[in-house]
Amino acid sequence: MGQLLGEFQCRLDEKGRVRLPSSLLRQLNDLGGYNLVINRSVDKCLMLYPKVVWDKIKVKVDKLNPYVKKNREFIRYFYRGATELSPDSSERILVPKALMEYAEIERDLVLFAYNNKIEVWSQANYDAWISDEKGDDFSDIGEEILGSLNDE
Amino acid sequence: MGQLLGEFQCRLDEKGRVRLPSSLLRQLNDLGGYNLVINRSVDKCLMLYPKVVWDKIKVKVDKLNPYVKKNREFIRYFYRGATELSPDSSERILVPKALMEYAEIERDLVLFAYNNKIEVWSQANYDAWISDEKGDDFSDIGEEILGSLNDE
DNA sequence: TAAAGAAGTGGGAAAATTTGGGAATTATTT
DNA sequence: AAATAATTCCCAAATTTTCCCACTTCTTTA
Repeated sequence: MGQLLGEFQCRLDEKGRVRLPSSLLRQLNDLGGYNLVINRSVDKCLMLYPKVVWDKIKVKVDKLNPYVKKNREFIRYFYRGATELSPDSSERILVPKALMEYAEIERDLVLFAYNNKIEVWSQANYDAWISDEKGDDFSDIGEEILGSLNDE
Repeated sequence: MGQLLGEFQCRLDEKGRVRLPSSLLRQLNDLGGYNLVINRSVDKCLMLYPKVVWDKIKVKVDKLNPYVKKNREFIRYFYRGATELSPDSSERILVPKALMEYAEIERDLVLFAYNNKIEVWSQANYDAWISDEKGDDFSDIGEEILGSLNDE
């Protein structure tokens, strides 16, 4: 049951802070609090996890044997950049510079929440992604997943 | 419970010292103190252990029967370069030169903390590693670990 | 459509963190 | 034993982060 949902346009202020939209704050609160963990994700976006969600995933990753090369690489890949965050007294978070650079965020950004996690995109990259019409390519997956919905 | 988390950009000062970021210090403190052990790890990075964590691992390694060749090799592998460290009165540590050379650290470095340990990388090697998009290779491990999350 | 409340923005100022280096101390070399 | 190098202690300046308050904008309601 995915608790987080929404797409939010935000902007860094002078000091590099992002205010979390109040709708998101309410959802986070329901999920267990404002504590967050952020890391690098794929496709040049960042992933923001409610601490509760992060901890669940982390437990599994930590079980992997790091002396196996492939596991080790996965572990690092998963953890890369991972940093704990919590909003300041005005519900703003300060994302580490290195991560901002990775995501190519300068001023405008998008918070894209679904299924217990929040993707963080630069507005530009997000727009490019959205406007890129790749709809047709999903016919097979779409069929498989959603096709069955019509049966019920 | 893995208590350490975070990615920190650091730089050696004139005297070759690294200041431990205060966030990390707080975490170390919670874990049992500022005493550390560092050794050579794989992939040209160093591994920094809180003393408490090191001691636990050490116990296990020391139990290995050294008359088995493979064990013996692992033991050496594990101990190579191991040195005890503790920060000076300004919370800075001085990493042995030989280890710095091994990790190819000249000035800029990254502390990458996860699961109770801290990897120490040269900024250059770390960046190279980060930017290397190897996402697809993990579909199998990722599936196993992250796929199941959606069930709950 | 005015008023009230909620949401979001901006920035001054205090607090905390980080950086840099002088000087004292200890260790090493010759 | 003197000279040199390495390590450590300590303080001060510079930077970053955080706290706090005020202002603007947006939304809702009467």
